[in-house]
Amino acid sequence: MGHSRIEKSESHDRILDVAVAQFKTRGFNGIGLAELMERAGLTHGGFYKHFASRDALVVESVSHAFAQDRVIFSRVDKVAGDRLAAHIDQYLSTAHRDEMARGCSMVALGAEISRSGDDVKNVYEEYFQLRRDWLAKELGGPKVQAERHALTIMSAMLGALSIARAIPDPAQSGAILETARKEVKALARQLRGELRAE
Amino acid sequence: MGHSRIEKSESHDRILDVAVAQFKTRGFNGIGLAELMERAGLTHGGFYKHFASRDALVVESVSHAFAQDRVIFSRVDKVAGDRLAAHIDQYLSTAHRDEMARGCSMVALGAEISRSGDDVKNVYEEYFQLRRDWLAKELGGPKVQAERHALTIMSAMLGALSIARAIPDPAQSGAILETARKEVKALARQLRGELRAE
DNA sequence: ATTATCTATAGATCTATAGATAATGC
DNA sequence: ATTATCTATAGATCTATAGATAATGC
Repeated sequence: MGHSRIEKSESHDRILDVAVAQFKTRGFNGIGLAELMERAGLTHGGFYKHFASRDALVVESVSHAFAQDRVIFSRVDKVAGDRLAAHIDQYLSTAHRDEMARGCSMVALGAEISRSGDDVKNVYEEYFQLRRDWLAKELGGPKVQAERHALTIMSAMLGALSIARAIPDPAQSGAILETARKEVKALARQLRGELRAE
Repeated sequence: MGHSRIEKSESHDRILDVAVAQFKTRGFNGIGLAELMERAGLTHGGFYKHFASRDALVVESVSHAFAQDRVIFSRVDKVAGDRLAAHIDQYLSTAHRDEMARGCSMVALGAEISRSGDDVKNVYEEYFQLRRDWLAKELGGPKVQAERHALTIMSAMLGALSIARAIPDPAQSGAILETARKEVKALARQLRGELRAE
């Protein structure tokens, strides 16, 4: 029985890690508190010493999910060469398709967030802007136009990943991702050219 | 108490209509059988004379959802003028954003379908191909390239709608849709030009 | 003394089934 | 006689709470 404040904080983080992974793979209603706490190595009784309600866990989990996304996403800045192309290749990979628990929260939780309150949606929007602004910066050129083109590229990426995950045959789904990688990279090159020309 | 075979078939369809609308707005686990049957004007006891299990209802509902999508989607062929532009304007409208129950099932149910079995995913794929092939036909040019470009346009449309639904402020969400409409139509014009040139 | 976690359980809800009721359809 | 639907309920699961237990931290 862990009892120190440090251990409680570790338990809290462990519950959030489990919740994020489970909510992303099974949806907000896809797991009960008993199984969730068991996966975090605890019993269900202690849950309410960590969260005011199940709903409070959902809200905190969405924040936690996007905080994780930020960490993963920030790695792309360390890539040498064409960061934008590297990002597209990674986002539209079969590895990303198959790892829903660690993958993009905008795709995994998008539909659930649509049904949620503004507290949850605000977290989504903040991350959306971060991503769009990064894409716009990579595209270069005048800010307003760059942001518009960034939205297009981002939408195409989210949409293609969403489609690939719902196609039954992994080979066919992989072919869709491959096509999307080529198409989106070509689109990015072309929009970048347009923006540089202005 | 309705008892004829015709009335049973009507009840069955009513249950499916309710299930599709509820699953799309609240997710597969967002509603129980009692509320569902009540919304269909029945009591919960009769459910199992219509479906072998809750799971069987989910599978049948996904088929029903995409059958409805087909009917709505087919209307675009009656549009005079630029059918592709009309389709993009309609898909990326605020009306579509706000009507999840009657809107695109690929977006509303995509994440849930990712988590489902191949029986459900096959229904999704069939509808995906129908949509992609229609887009490719509208783009014109060599089939293989047209299908690749169609995937890009379709991905951008699904992604933009998904983003717009998760943005809290309706005005900001509307601005995103407006940008996406312009961008995707411009992209369609350009890809069509490329294909015609080949 | 305080508190992080555990065991136990209340009360609501959910899926599924059993048997009754009131129509249809031969 | 058959059957579409209803009422009633069993059994599982889910959220939330109460009180016990065994550590920490003053």
